[in-house]
Amino acid sequence: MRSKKRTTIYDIAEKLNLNPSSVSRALNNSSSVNDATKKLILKTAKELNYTRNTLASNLRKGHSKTIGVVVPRINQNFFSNVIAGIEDATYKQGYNLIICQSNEQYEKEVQCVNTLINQHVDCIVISVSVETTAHDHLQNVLDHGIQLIQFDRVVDELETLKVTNDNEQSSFDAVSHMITQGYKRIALLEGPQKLNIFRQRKTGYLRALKEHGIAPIADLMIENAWTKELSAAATRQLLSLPEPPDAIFASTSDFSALGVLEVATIMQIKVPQQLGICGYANENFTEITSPSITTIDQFSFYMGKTVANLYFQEMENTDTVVVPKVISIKPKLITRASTTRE
Amino acid sequence: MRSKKRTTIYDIAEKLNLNPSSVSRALNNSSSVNDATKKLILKTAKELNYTRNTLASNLRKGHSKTIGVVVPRINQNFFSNVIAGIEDATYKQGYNLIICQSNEQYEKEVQCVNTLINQHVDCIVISVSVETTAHDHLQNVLDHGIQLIQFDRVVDELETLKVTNDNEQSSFDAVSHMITQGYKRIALLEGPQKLNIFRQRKTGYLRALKEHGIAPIADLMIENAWTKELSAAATRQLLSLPEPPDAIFASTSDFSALGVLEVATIMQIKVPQQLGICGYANENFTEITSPSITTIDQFSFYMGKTVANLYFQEMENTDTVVVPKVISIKPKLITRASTTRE
DNA sequence: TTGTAAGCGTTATCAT
DNA sequence: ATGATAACGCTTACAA
Repeated sequence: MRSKKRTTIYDIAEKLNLNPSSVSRALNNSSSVNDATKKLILKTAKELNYTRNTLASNLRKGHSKTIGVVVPRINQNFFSNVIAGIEDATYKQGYNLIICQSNEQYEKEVQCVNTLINQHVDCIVISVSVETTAHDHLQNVLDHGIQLIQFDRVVDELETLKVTNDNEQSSFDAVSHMITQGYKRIALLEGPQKLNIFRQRKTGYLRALKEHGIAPIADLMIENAWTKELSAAATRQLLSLPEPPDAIFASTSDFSALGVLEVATIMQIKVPQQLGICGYANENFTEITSPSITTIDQFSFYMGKTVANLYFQEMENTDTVVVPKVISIKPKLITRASTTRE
Repeated sequence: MRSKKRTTIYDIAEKLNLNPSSVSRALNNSSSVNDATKKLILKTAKELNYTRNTLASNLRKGHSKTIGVVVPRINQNFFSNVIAGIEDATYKQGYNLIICQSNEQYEKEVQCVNTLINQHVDCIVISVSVETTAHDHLQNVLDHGIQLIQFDRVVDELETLKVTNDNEQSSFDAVSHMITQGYKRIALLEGPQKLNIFRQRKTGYLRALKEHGIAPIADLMIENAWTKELSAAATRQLLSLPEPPDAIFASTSDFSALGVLEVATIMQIKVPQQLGICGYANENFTEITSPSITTIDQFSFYMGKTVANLYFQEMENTDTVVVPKVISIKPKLITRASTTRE
């Protein structure tokens, strides 16, 4: 079964007493081929159940019409939405996607990237793992003349195309909103500060405090609270302080916010009256918790489309000079019950 | 930048005054090559930043070491988990994944499949769209000598490798559980009956009623309630019946169950006392709604791994005879507050 | 408009 | 152990 030989342009040519090149031309809808013969070729191609061998075609043409995508986890809402967005845009252009996941591990990320280089993909789209600090593997992509686009979690030092969220601004907006709602002691759950996105979110938090004349308090900023469990633990710690916070900004994710909410519920602390909660990412469940959780929408699907379109634009750009280009998407604060005091 | 020529085995051969074939052998770790020269070749390969052109290699070898995956939607928990599972298993074997989404449209599904055939993938893994009734495109895969594995939503008539959930049994279990909890008038929200999985779930529902001596009531079975919105509408309809149901089995998804819950909450109907609710798929939010929602776990990640391993097994099977093989995974009922009456 | 032939980068099969 | 050469299937100058 599996070894059945597939029809090639030679088979078609032979059957029609034509030259393979004519068949190729017809199949590529070249203008310089007789309409009658073209029809004939197309007809017999269909009869013989011919499908082009893209491998051969791409080898000859020197590109693969394939984009490689590396994300920490495929089955995370944000990433799968971005991928869906990329797929949506690239599909229309006849491009294929090769998806890899790093599982948040640096080693696997390197491996993924190398595989994609081997595959001679035309472009690699990546959001780095939480472990990633070195970036030789990304430089390597560039060295192979492969287009590199970073998104969301990007390595700042590397001059590549980038699509990011304006994390600082959205973080600033969220905290400002909470201050406006009358919260005075706002705690921050931070993600690993290795990652630029988490640094930015912290910066936004600090800037909001500053602009409202509130002094940051070290005890209220908890490092590495980036999972639901870690956040729950952090929350217990925060709420047992002599002067506990009256709001918590779970800047890492909605899962963290959920951890906060669960602990608050167990401790019978009223949200939003006694404690305000804000998450990040607009996961679908934030709408249906009680109370619903204020969060930040990152427009993930749109982000994916933007990444893809950025690539196509860059392709069309015939200049040999590579212009570093960064697109920043402004996330949107979604205010819900968990921070609405009246 | 982009057009930079990449190092080939010729470049290495030239530099070392060797024959390309020797280089190839060394790079493939062939035993019939001098250890010293092998070392030398590997060293200069690294120096010249060589990476194998998989396109050429695969063309020569006659396969692509690539598996194509077609799903209705990438960004749905169930599917992204399955994909993650497939990726996890195939990655270790040096395989790549090409992901496509049909967006639940038949036309796009056909297009996806054809692209994958063009790509000369070694295997196509598919879960068909809700629109799919014809299956010429799948037959076509077989005709090209490409391995085809269906999962979850499968076309029964087509004899291929399959990995399915035992939908009927899990559905039976869910309804039996509800009956045990004292629910007497259990309504069913059905998915499109074109899809085998939804037919099976209905069958399981009917069998459970029968075994417990309950006669099915036509008014309590609502067709095509397979989104949150449709389910909400269906729920309003059901609850306004002269004799409304005392439980609703949202057999299509947890999103449907959510629709039910929201309407019940609005109508101030107490769950689970006045109305029991059961969903399907164990989406992460089912745990955190109030009340939490009873649902069915499909072991999606494991399902993906199973699909991948099925392929590898089949590969090793050197018999020319193709043995149709179907693996059924037994889902697990997760009972939660929404159906727990005491 | 069609045919000829070279080449994309590998690998497999010879021969040396 | 290494070299020469053909072939995988397609595209594209160039020639006719």
